[in-house]
Amino acid sequence: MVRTIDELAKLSGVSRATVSRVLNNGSVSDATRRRVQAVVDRTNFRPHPAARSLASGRSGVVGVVMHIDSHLLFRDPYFSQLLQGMSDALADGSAGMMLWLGNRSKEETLDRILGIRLLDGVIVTAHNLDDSLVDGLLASDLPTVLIGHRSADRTASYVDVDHVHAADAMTTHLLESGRRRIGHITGMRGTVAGEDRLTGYRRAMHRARLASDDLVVDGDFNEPSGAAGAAVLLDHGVDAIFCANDATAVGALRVIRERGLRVPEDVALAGFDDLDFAAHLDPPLTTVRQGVREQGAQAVSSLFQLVRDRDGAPSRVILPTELVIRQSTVGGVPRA
Amino acid sequence: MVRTIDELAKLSGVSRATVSRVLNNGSVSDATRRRVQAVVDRTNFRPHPAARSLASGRSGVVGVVMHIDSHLLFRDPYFSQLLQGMSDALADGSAGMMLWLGNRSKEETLDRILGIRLLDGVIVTAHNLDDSLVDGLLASDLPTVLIGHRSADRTASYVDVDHVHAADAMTTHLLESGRRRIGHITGMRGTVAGEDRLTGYRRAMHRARLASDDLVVDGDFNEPSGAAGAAVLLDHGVDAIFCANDATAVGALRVIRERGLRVPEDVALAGFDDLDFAAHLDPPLTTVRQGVREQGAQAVSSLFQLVRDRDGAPSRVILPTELVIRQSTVGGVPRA
DNA sequence: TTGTACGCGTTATCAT
DNA sequence: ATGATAACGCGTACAA
Repeated sequence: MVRTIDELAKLSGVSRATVSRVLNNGSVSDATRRRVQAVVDRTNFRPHPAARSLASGRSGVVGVVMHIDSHLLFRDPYFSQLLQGMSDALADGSAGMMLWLGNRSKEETLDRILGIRLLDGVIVTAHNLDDSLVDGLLASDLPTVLIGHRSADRTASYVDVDHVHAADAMTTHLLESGRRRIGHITGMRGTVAGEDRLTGYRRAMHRARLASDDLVVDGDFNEPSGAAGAAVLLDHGVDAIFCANDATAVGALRVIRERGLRVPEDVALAGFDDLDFAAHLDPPLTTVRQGVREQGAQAVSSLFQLVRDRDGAPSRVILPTELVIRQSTVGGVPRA
Repeated sequence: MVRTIDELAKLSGVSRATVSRVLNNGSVSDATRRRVQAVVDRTNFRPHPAARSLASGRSGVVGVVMHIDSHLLFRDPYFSQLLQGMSDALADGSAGMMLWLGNRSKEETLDRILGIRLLDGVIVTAHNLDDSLVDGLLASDLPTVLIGHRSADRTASYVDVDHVHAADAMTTHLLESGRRRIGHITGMRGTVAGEDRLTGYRRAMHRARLASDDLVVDGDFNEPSGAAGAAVLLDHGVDAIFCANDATAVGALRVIRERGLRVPEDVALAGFDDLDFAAHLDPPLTTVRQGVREQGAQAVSSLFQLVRDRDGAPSRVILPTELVIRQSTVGGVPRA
């Protein structure tokens, strides 16, 4: 078994420097490149990552930080899909992924991540308006890409969607469908998504000169909060409920059903995310598609670029959203 | 900023070998140890992992391989909890975690994992009776711990539960509750859990001298298969349904409800896993608790031990399961 | 107990 | 285009 670049060099009849060049796309004559490459393939040689990392300063490993409470994490498929999107894109770039979940304090997590001087860069979920872990990573010299962002960020690279715009569009869709008393069950307050979607909803209602004060109830992105919120809103006599995400909508749907009301005839229902299950609800759920996997993939490619050009301009990517109108808000052929 | 062991040595007035000993619990006099440690703490010095790895051969990073189809992965909270259990335990041991999901072929994944000569060891989910990725890892010289196992394994270290025994116990519980026509919706065929739970069910039925031929329908561990399976079984006039896992039970519960039947009065319902939501179903679900997080944690500590003593005996851990009897199978006070 | 010196496998610099 | 050689930062025989 050929284990070092020196053995390989001997086998190919060149110096180890040349082998290194072949391995790293340095300038080598075509003839020798082919000869060396043949030996590399034949012996299935892989350079040792630690040695490579030590000498070059980069490792081909990126960190992914999802510091989310374990009760929230993975309860909402949003995070799973994000993880899969990143995992896919990283594999495509033949990079490895180190993962940190929220099982230690933010300080300790930050400490460890910065301690692993092995990382080429880091992708971190930044869903809260304020987050010391995110601040710490941005303050470090580790290339960092946020998923989500804080409006105060002026220098950070991030990937996000325009929650305000999307929520406005959804609310407008409900208005145009003839709904007037449109309730909103918010996401967790203090999160970008929660606050921005509320803002978009309010903006559309305000533009239509409709009051919304008694039509907003706080949720937390989870199903139970959807059920609780819907109960309150139904008592207030709403004819539509716009939930801050799909999981919340599932809870709302259950309560609407339990009260013997029909969707969409009596109450229109809308979500946000377009997770896999949304299309398979009964009735299929109108929602906002935000391409969660794509966000993960985009974060990865932004990070790759940032690693390649550390002094380049920060990349701020706003991915498009799409209104996905299904039967939970419109017409709805009555079932036989 | 102190970045190398040499600078630290100079600062402490000792050689770098002594600093290294302090860092790695070598034999040093108490006095110098204290003096050096003080400087280490004060400067918040961390040895460079790549250099350390290059010199010592170990890295403090373990691989976690969950090569599951993306449509299955994370749809069932089982995998999330497993991941969290491992993540927790690894953080406790101040080890890092590299994650591989199933986004490439098994061959390619195996190739990459073995290529990263950085790993101290791997934990791999081995839910299928046959799995070339698992075989490849076991055949390599990388310390490997399986979660789940194949009965043919004689030398591998693994963590698992006794599915046969647990399923037998659950079926017996249903029998003792007076049920006779007990249906079973299997897990995915070809998986250890699917096959073994079926075996346990059959064993109990056979012991009670009850036929079960027309009472078994194949599922795949997911909710839709629970709905489909329940529809078939109800047509066969069952008075109890034992589902291969909790997710399946949710689907079954929905269909039972839709038919206007009551749980447990008309049909008793049982699951397997005791995932978080099981206790909050209506009615609360009788199930088998298998401590998924604990399995993850145990796998980590088994791996740590294996890394420490590579030639030690393989550790095979069968974690206990617990029958959790809730109202979906017994009595059930009629609600007001 | 402590220090010296070498090795780990690679990349990068400087000649040629 | 290629080769010698010096880093990269740490662990560890071996010597003292």
